[in-house]
Amino acid sequence: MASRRTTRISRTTVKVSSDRGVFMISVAAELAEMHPQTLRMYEARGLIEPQRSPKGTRLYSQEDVERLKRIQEMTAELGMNLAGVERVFELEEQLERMGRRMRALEREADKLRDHMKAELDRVRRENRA
Amino acid sequence: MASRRTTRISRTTVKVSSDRGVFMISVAAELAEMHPQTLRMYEARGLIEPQRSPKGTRLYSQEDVERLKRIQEMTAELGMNLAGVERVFELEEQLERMGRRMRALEREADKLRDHMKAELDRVRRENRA
DNA sequence: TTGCTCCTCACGTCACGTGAGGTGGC
DNA sequence: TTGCTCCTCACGTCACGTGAGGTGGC
Repeated sequence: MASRRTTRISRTTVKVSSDRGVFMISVAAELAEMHPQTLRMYEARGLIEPQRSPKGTRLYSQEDVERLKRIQEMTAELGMNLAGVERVFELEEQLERMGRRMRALEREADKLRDHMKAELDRVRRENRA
Repeated sequence: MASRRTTRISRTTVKVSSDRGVFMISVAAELAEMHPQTLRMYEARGLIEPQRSPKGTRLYSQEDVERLKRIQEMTAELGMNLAGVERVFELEEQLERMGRRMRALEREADKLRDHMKAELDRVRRENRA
């Protein structure tokens, strides 16, 4: 079972992807443990947007597969529906942005601290001279 | 219609609440535009926890009603299911906490800036003396 | 007594996942 | 030809909301 599956994955992956990590729908579905039709449905709902080959075949990146796995987690394990998944993605992006702003703010504070320390030292040296 | 409804609300509210903003289930349901049974269901799922009177009657605070309205928004307007609502509440709390930390950090940075400025001024004054 | 409360059980609806069926190009 | 791709349509299942039915205390 497992060996056959591995064989199919590698064969199909090699066949489709000139770049690494580009999968056609059957492979992406297998990696995310989903039905290919489910992936098409998610795309129709705007939850995922795989690239398309010139012929119109969907091409899923590694990132796409990760996203699929996250959806799988939310639907299968948490029992969420797709409207919820959509909203959670939005909130997670907001958290992401806020986290970045926070780290930037911390860096800024450090810089300020250093700058002020240097300035103080400079003035104190003038003091002694 | 509207007048009858208002009458019922005020009558029942007065009847039940010695404190302001404590509603029994029929009133809370009306305010949130939900079926009373739906409110009981939400409680069973852990989405809301109204107080209880000594006799076991549910007592909804103004905050509870706000929460109900938020649930109503997510389910009726966005089409989310309850698992999604639960998850969204978690993420919103996370955002809340992060926002608070951020504001604290900004205050801290301001304080640091002020402190350093004062210190610099002090050293500069020593410089002149 | 009326109208609320509490509870449990059951049914209708709707979203979602999956499969079938028919097409077309490596 | 085989096995994939694309698509649409349809069905089964399950969560949710709502109502019924029976209880008890202002």
